[in-house]
Amino acid sequence: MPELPEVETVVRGLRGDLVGRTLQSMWHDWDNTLRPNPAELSARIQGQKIHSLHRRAKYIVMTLDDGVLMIHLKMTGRLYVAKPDEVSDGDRWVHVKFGLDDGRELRFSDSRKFGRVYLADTVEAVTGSLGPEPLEDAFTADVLHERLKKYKRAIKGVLLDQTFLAGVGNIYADEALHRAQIHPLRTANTLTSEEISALHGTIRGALNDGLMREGASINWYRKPDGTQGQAQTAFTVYDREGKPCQTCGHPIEKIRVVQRGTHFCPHCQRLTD
DNA sequence: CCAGCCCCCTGTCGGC
DNA sequence: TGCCGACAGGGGGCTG
Repeated sequence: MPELPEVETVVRGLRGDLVGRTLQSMWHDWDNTLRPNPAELSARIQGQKIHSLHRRAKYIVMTLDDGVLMIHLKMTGRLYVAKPDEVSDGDRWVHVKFGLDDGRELRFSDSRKFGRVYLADTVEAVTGSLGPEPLEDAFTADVLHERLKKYKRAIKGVLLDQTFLAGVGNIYADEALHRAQIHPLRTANTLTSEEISALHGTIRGALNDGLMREGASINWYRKPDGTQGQAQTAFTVYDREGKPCQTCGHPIEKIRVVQRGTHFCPHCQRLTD
């Protein structure tokens, strides 16, 4: 559920607390959350300073003296800093904690246990090859056009593919397609130049709107300060099955595309190919 | 290369 | 009220 806007909001919220701090210890109660194994990870992070905090795709990336500590929130991950005796909302699902040199701790809460903490030499060692960052200047409509030519699959599935484009997930894919009036089952390489140009704008628009509202708290996502994001209040299709399309009034439908719940307006988003 | 499916997990919700 | 199955979904892995 945390996608680019949610992960970026978490990074922005934690940067002031984490950059310049040193990792002193680690506690965990779920081995599978950690890569590599807990003993090795714990030993290697001790005494390492956090030099920067940023985002690549849906990963939170901390650059250390030697290597990178990366966290993927997957569906239910929350990351926040607290004093050891401080009680927070997500505490009952905390599976990893890092002790900091200012006496506080970085907590990773994750009820579903899908989230992961990685220590690696490079970002690429964890992510493999990733597509472009949609909000960077280098991601132009021409780049999108060129990349789409290779995909003879449903456009919704292509947008979810992180090797195609980094950071878009189920929510913002639905929102971007609705804004561009493109049916989620349209074959990617049959989109017209006009449609691709529109989609380029709406991908960025949907992500930027999400970022401006500090992410979508449909259920699990919280900002590092524990409060909810507000992006869900501006959604036009996601989680709005049966409600009227804000453009034409037709009820929003929900179907499954590449095993994902997919929301769209059958009137505004026609299947023509 | 690609589509389809399973798996990892557990909280939440609808149906009976 | 309680029980149970379905569902939510990012991403890795496997098969056909």
